[in-house]
Amino acid sequence: MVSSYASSSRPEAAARQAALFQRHPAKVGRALIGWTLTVDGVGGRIVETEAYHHEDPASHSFSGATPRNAVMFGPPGRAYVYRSYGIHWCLNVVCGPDPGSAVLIRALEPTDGLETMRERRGVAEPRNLCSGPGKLCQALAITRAHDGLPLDAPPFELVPGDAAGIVAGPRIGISRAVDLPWRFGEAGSRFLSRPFPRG
DNA sequence: ACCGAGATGATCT
DNA sequence: GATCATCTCGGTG
Repeated sequence: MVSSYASSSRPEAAARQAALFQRHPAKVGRALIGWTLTVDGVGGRIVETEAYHHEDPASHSFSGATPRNAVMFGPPGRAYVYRSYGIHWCLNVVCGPDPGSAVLIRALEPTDGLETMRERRGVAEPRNLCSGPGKLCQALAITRAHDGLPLDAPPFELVPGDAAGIVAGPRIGISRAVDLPWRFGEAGSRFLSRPFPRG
């Protein structure tokens, strides 16, 4: 079969991502801070994530596979998108090797397509465009249509990057396993959904 | 700054 | 009928 890669860097990036996602979601969530995520060229640097594991009572996968969370039990590196509170969408990256693990993308530092994001969100300040899982899905126009799509192929693009420092703390908006420190963020970022405790 | 409430629909008991 | 991996707005200090 003839290769049709337009860029020699794409196979390298795909291989690096495949290796990254084959780990415990807490490691993946930490490692993803500083990477850049875009959809059709609109997006920014990942500055906040949360990990969910199939043995974690707060995870959608805790009680087994259902139609909603089916993608969580499939191959790593795909998008798991679900509706939150009947209004918003939330984006996860499926992890392996254990089935039923994922990392919730909670906030981006907007870098690409600012004007498009402003129109979609109806707000102007960069700080308010992607500072939450529902906000960033609105800004990037992520919906159920993206559920199950691989993140290393269009319309998604995931580019490796680094963070100056990483902070961790308890996850937000859950009622079970509230003490697990599986929320990760870039230290000092002004684009978080909320500050981290004591730091 | 902090707090409460409403929006709105899929999922689960 | 209750529970959400949320956001926005309006009230109060």
